Amino acid sequence: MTKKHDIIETATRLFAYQGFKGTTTRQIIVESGTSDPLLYYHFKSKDDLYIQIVEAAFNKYFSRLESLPQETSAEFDKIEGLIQLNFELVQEMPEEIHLVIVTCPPRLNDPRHICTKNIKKQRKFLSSYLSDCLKRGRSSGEFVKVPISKTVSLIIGMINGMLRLRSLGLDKLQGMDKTAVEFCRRSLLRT
Amino acid sequence: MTKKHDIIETATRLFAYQGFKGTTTRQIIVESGTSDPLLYYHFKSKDDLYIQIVEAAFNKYFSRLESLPQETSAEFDKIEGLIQLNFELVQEMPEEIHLVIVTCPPRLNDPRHICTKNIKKQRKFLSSYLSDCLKRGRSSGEFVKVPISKTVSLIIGMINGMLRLRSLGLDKLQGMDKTAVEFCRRSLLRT
Amino acid sequence: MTKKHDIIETATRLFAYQGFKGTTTRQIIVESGTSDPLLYYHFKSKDDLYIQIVEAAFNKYFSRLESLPQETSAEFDKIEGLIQLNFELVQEMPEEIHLVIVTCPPRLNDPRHICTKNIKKQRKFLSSYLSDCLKRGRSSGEFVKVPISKTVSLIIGMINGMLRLRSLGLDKLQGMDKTAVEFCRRSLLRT
Amino acid sequence: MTKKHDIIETATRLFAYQGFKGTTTRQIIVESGTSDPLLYYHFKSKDDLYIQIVEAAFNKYFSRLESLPQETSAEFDKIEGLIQLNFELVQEMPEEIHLVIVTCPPRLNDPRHICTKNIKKQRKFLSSYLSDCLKRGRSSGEFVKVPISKTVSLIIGMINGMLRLRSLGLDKLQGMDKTAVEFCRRSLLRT
DNA sequence: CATGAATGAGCGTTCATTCAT
DNA sequence: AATGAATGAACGCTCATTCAT
Repeated sequence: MTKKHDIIETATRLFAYQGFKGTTTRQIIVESGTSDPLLYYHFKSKDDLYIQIVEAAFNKYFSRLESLPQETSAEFDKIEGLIQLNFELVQEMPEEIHLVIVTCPPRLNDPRHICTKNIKKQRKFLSSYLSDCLKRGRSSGEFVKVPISKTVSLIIGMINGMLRLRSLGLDKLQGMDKTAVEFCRRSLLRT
Repeated sequence: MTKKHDIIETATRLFAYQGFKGTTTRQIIVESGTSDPLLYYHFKSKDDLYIQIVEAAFNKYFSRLESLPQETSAEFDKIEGLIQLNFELVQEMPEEIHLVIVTCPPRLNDPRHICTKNIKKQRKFLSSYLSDCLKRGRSSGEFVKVPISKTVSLIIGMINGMLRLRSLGLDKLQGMDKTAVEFCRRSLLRT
Repeated sequence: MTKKHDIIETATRLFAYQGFKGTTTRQIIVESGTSDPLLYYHFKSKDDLYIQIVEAAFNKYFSRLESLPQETSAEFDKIEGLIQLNFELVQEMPEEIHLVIVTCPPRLNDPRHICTKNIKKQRKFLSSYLSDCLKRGRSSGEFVKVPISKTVSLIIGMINGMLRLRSLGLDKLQGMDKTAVEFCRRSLLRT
Repeated sequence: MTKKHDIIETATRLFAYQGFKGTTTRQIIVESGTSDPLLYYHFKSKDDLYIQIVEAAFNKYFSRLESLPQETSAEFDKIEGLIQLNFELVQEMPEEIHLVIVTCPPRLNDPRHICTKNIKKQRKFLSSYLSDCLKRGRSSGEFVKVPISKTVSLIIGMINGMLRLRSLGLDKLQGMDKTAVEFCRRSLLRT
């Protein structure tokens, strides 16, 4: 059981920084201190190992997303919460996020791949969450008049982009979450 | 000469959608209708082929960046121009951009790799361009008071994220460039 | 374990009669009834396989050389023993000797190659053994006055040449060892 | 014509020091400053190039052998002449001799290969030359009673071995020809 | 003679994976 | 749960060789 965990841990790290094809089972085995047959005792295949890791990562991510508030005094609190949550997650599970960023893109052509499914699920969740938030805020007069779906897409893109830069080590500034929140606040809130 | 071009074209597409390690030389050869030795006649190695493609893609990208205006009536025009240029580029060279998004991340650990060098070069250019723009706009009173470097990082992240979503086919909405421009305008311009 | 031995045996034979470059790993694999990955499971590379074979051959040879007598009633007995030992060895380990004769020469340019090291070691051993023997025999009056180092070189060359012809199948006469011994005896012994 | 010569010269050197299989046409072409098609304009194949070189080398060797005296005042003069001739040849055509030593052995299994044919021809010549010489010298009382064919084989082996050591750079002593001559003289001549 | 472009076949090697123990 | 030995298929790459110009 402990060895299985070692394999997962090692594989996560290697997949994240070298990609799926760029990581050999040999490397996983050596660096996790196990043996070939043991890997295949615990996992059906290299692909199976990868899938289990990705699924676990997304589940962890989704369970946090689901803890986002559905009712808030001000609608913008939701946006603020969403931005902050994502910045927290990059720090909490950096390897898992790196893994998704690096290894999912080449798989998005296959609509039945776990990566595709989960990324669509994520997008769907964020879309409906933000969409609902913007609609309410707009009709209550809290927000300025913005095109809903496009603004949703923009916010998702913005979060996505900032997370990516952080994860890849291309942006190491502190307090970027606050900056992002203020940037959005100025753009969205009625004055 | 035409065959060399065939190889480059095929390799660009395959690298972009399957990753570097996920693409075999055999596949490039078959799909480009050439032969193994010919690939190695024109390119020193699979890596060399990849590098030449990446370098060409970045050069194309940089030559467009350098055409951005240095002097504008309003500072925000620069931001607008930058956003629009990037959206144009995703349409002009979708495979090259996909290639960079998919294949560069696992290489960023190596500071001497072309991917790393070019991405740093890109970041440097955008940073100084936006930094300069924000400083001027802020002191002229065109922009609200924002923290320069963090806002720069945010705008880069935003552009980056939106381009990524478009390139991966996760965002197909029309007019996103305008939405992004307006979003920034509201957030940055003094009213 | 038995398969590893099969590989070594087959490789020895093939290297000996076709040379190193003239033997492909495929050939070794097919003729030894194994598989590609198994060869690389037991040996790091084709070169490693070759090196292990050469080293084993030389060790076998040296262990026999070391059993040569250091003290004899007549000094010429040593020369006789040396000649006979070498003729015995061509019969005992014909493939190993063939291997050395065929595959070592192109490697002698590299002073750090095992072939070079072992051949120098062999030469050093024979030189000191014969040199010592000739000196003693000359001063005791058993031998005629001959130039030591040149005569040593000549005897080594003679043994070397006869072994080579035997090994290459260019000389199949029986009793050549005796003939060589008598030839040397007449030339060296005082009458 | 000059380029053809360049190719031959380069190929001789490379074949001699790296073996036939160890030398690529590419290497010959680059080091001789020519081009692929030119090599195949002048020679039918890599094998053809090799064969022409070997044949030329043997012809050069044989033409010298044939200049050996058939009638001498003392029979031993022939042996002395033969030994000296061979030592001269190692200095005159070191690369050609190296070539034969290094590249012929793996081909001796094929009885129709030029190497085999020429080496047999060489052996036949030396055998009959020495055999005749020993017979005459023995019956004239110049030589002691030695077994003819075995002694012939021994002398050939001795010459062969000394030449090989010189050619491979394992023996660099000056005056070895004289030493060999004296060694044989003491062994063969009646006192 | 000279050159750039092209190839079928095969090279040494490694991949993910499985077997018997 | 763990290991040493084994494998089919494919990897990136290079071989000697040929073509049209």
